[in-house]
Amino acid sequence: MTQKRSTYHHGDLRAALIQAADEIIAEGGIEAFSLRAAAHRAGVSPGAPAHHFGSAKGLLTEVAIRAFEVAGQYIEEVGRSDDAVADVRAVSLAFVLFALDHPGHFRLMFRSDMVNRDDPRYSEVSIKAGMRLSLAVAVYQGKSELYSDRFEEAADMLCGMATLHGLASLVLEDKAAHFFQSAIPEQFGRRDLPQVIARLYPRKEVI
Amino acid sequence: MTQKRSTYHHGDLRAALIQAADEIIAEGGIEAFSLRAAAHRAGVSPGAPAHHFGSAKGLLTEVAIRAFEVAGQYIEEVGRSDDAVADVRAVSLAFVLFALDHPGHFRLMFRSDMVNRDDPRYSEVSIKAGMRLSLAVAVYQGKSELYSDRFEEAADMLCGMATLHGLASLVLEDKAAHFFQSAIPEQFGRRDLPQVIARLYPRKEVI
DNA sequence: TGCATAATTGAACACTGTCAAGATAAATAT
DNA sequence: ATATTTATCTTGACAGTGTTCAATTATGCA
Repeated sequence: MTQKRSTYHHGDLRAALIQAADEIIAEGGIEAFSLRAAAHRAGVSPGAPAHHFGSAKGLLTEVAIRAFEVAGQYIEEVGRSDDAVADVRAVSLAFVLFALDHPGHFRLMFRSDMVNRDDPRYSEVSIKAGMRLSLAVAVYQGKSELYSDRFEEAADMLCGMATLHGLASLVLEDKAAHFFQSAIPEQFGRRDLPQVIARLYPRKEVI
Repeated sequence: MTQKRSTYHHGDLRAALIQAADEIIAEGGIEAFSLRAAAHRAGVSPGAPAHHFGSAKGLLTEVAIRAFEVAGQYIEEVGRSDDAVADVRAVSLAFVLFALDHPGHFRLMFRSDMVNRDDPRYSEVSIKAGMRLSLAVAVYQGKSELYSDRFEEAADMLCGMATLHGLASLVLEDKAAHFFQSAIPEQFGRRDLPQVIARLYPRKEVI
């Protein structure tokens, strides 16, 4: 990793820096990251990254883009059946599990102060991953198209996505446990997620 | 604000620093905050805050605590009727409106790297505000008690809170607009929130 | 009044991201 | 093959950050 290289030129510093930053965030979260630390890990001087990414935000944007791709894989890997309920459950679970498996990356992805949301590649990949999610929600909600021109359907989509986003956040930040204090013997954990999501689809409310 | 004081002792530097930090965050968001900037605004040297708060995290924790209190006021101010649906709608709207009115504070409140979540006062006030929210959700969901010992009810509570949290986040981060691109003539804004929340309670899903 | 204690300063330290000037290697042209 | 341009990386600097500590100043208490 940090071993000195013989050649003056690195070869593929750009990729090496992205990987270094990725590893740092995977190991120590966002707080562990610094541009200098990433440069050091890639075995290069502090000023080197500027040439490839312009700023720290530029480098982190690349890391976030890759994280979105991984999240997309999580969602894609759950087989698409002809059962809309099973699908939306599997996809939702995959999303939350991604957040738990990659907490540092998940937090980074939505930090607009660390990531260049204007970057077209970021927009593309984030929308793409979001579509995979929302498509399952849309199908479950009985829509054929993703973006309806009916306000009510758009609102339902927003609420559906909001629930998933909030669920991942709350579970990740350990804010979910206290709801279950008297409901389950052990501490709330990822094994309980399927049951929680099963309450979400179909959602039957009695009032 | 920044005018030099005559006396060596400030008088109530602790309160002044909290207010300074509060104002900075209100005006320029989290990014505008720095311990030194807050000290400067309170008309005091950079090392002074340490004596009162230990660290920057300590000062920001106070700001977050006050933000939770304000959020609690938002929620409390909406009159409690005997209509559970109207109540949970009003309370939910209040929560999202708080996020839109105080974006910097809202983001701070859930940033565990900037705030001391172990601080008992933080725990207390955050739980308290959360209870105001979840109580309305619980009543709407037909529960008398907040923390059920039934897994299903706890899961429903978690999902309900997750939806609100996610809704506030998405709207705040401008991620809600694109769901409505073809559904409403203008850009999605806070005036549309009541209608969105009206879709949330009661939630009727047809599948 | 004298003394202990609290509050604040000012300078220092180790960090951070960014930038410009120079050094080096690689690519390209002649 | 040689010369020149271009890309890449280093070095050193700058302004900024949070935190620490000895020294300074004011307050409260005996």
